Amino acid sequence: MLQRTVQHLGFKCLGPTITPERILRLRQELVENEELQRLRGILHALSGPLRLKILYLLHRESELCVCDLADILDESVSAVSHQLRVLRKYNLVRARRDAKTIFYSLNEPVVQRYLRLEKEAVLV
Amino acid sequence: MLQRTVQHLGFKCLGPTITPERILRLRQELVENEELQRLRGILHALSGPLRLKILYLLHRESELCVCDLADILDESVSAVSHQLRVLRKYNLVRARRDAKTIFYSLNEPVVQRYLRLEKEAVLV
DNA sequence: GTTTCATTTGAATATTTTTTCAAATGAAGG
DNA sequence: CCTTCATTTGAAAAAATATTCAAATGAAAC
Repeated sequence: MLQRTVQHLGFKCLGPTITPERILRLRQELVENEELQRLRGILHALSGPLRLKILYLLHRESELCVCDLADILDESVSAVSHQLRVLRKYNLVRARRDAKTIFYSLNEPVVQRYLRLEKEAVLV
Repeated sequence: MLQRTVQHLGFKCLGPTITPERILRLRQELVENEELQRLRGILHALSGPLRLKILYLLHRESELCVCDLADILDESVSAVSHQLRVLRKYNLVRARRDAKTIFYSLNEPVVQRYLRLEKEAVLV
């Protein structure tokens, strides 16, 4: 019964630790903070299993074409291409055309900004 | 027909840019580098839309209980709890019990190590 | 002990993301 | 131009992840 009153008031539990005003304020911050949304996109792009491997390989090789990546990763060219598109969307890689082949490389400044972990031997 | 030969040899395209030896070497690096796997897990934990919001809120409030988080995020308590479990798994948050309530807070060192973006006003 | 209530858990469902497959594009060489 | 072939694209299938719902746990108050 108390439970029902509480739910009617819109709270998930009897005694919220913070004030309703604070709740509203934080909700608003969440909506307004578009940088958070962008960060979530980049983190997501970085965290895809295939994508992180691609970044690692480009870190090691400096330039690789799509089919080389597919060979190394033992994935279809199409799957790699789809993932490269995501990486491109967030400016994490660059593309350069040489005849029929397209070479991809890291967009170092961007990657380093969001993945400054080289010192900890992750991308080494 | 050439295509077929190439595929028989196990390559995705006619002229791999790098040598087969290099391909094998890179494949091996990928397998051996378990730090990469761990990083992928943490990035994934950070990038979940609910989870990143939770981290943001804990950054702003320093301590919040599960139902406060659910209230602010307008999600079920259960959904929040499930996501907190992921954050706990990677040591991104800490839990403290006070009577019936469990308060969560950021594990600052870990979060900062992987999300050193405060300076760029993301978590501010 | 029994009840209360915040939280957790597990399994089922819903949703999102990846991967595959077939077809399209587009630059280069003939 | 016509062919070749690396790459991209779009839609369908497969896989992973998130969310819900109902039930369980567990600490504290009674």
